Amino acid sequence: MMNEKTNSQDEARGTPGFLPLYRQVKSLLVRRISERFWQPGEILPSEMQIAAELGVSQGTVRKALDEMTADRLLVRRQGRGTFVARHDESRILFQFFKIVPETGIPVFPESHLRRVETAPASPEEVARLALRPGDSVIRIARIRSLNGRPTISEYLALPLERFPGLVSQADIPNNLYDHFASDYGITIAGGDESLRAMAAPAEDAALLGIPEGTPILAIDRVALDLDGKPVEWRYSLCDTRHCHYVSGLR
Amino acid sequence: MMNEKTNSQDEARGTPGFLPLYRQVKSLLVRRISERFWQPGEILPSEMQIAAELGVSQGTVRKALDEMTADRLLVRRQGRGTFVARHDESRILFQFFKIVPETGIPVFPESHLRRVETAPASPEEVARLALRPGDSVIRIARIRSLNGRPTISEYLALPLERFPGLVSQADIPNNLYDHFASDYGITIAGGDESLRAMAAPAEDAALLGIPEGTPILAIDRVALDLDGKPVEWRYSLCDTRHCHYVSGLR
DNA sequence: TAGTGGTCTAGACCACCGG
DNA sequence: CGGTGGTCTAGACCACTAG
Repeated sequence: MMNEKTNSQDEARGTPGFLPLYRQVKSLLVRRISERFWQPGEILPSEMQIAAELGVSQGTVRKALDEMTADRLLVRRQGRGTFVARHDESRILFQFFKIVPETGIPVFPESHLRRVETAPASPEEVARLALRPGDSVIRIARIRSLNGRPTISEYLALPLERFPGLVSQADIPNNLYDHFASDYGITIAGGDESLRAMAAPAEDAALLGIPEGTPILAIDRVALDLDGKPVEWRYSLCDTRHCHYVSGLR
Repeated sequence: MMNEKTNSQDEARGTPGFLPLYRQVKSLLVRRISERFWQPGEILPSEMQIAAELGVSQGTVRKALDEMTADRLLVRRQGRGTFVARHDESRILFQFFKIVPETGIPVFPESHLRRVETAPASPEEVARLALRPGDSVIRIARIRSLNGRPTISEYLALPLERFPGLVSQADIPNNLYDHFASDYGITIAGGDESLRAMAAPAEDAALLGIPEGTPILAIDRVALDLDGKPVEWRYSLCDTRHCHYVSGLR
């Protein structure tokens, strides 16, 4: 059982560490997903079964599942069941890829890999990825195209420790977040981006086929896993002459 | 009463126009706010009172209020009550103003008004604001400063019909969305932004004190009211040498 | 102390889905 | 048909706030 009637065995409601029962249920279920007890795409037990297992009511389980659905961790389908969300292209497109071509129709970009290397983390990488000094990172450089047009020059840094064997792979997949989930059990749950305009450096300009100094959009992203720990630092230089970055205010 | 037991007097559940009871309650409450039956900052009746008035259960009212809270339309305070959200600076800062100075500490910008005029809407304004050809708009140009540094050259277009008397006001307030709410009963509920990098035009560059052609961030926003109708078209040219645009991915 | 929102429970009926 | 999630209800106890 998760609990007795009145939270008697837990911290009392007023105390700082208190979590409502449905949050405790949520934490437990999130932990099961992050530890791959349930895989992406897999169906969860029904609300009634989870409730019975944990000794709480169906309504409490429902509230936990509803929050996880809002967090895009789960997908619920009436009449079918509740499933662990996949990192398929449509989800990535909707949640993480905010660059839209002039047509207004979102498309998943193709990638051309330029470099993959392993190196000791720079001070900036240590800071962005919350590493210890001396830790190593995997660095990836690639060019991403929208509808066949080279548009984004992208640089990534990943903690080597969390992605063993990634550098030695024959090809690094285009949909990285799906790969992180399926091969490393790491779910990208969110992130923070900061954007600014700058003049295109010579190297990136050449790669994108634009004059050096052309105004480009620089996107600096740190992606976070289910525990809120930094997993990826991504720096994208984007030629916005034929596309734009969309952001909803709600 | 809102309803009989099984939605018998409404469209059946399977039909296209069907809305669950808590959504009907939400619509009604949103309409009351948009019609200023309840003013910003005002307290709503308690859940039990609303439930009794509408002939539904407290749980149904709660679900409607929870969604409206998630939409930032309401603020709930335990032990006090439920209040209509205000467009105060902290809310604007959090929800609509995504430009953050290098310090990382969000600040509300100061404004220096340049021009206010009334004119027939251009074709682009007609499209962005969903106007009829021949409708008029109010155009505002202003410079916005962050920590005393001129940073944003901003242009706004508003439907004249919805803001009578705005142009003749002695001074147009800095916090426009708060003004829209308090003087015109128009609540800005959300919006869509699209961003790109471009070279600073001569006039804006001069106003911002930067060389012509400097890369700047162009932000194109359409702000929407509670009914999802366009209320404002805003075009901001931002010198991002000392600030950046932040965007959360969740 | 009275009233509010926050949490939790138990049970009911529904639409949707698959076999 | 049986099982799933989606909705709705009724009632309980709690913590927080105001007066």
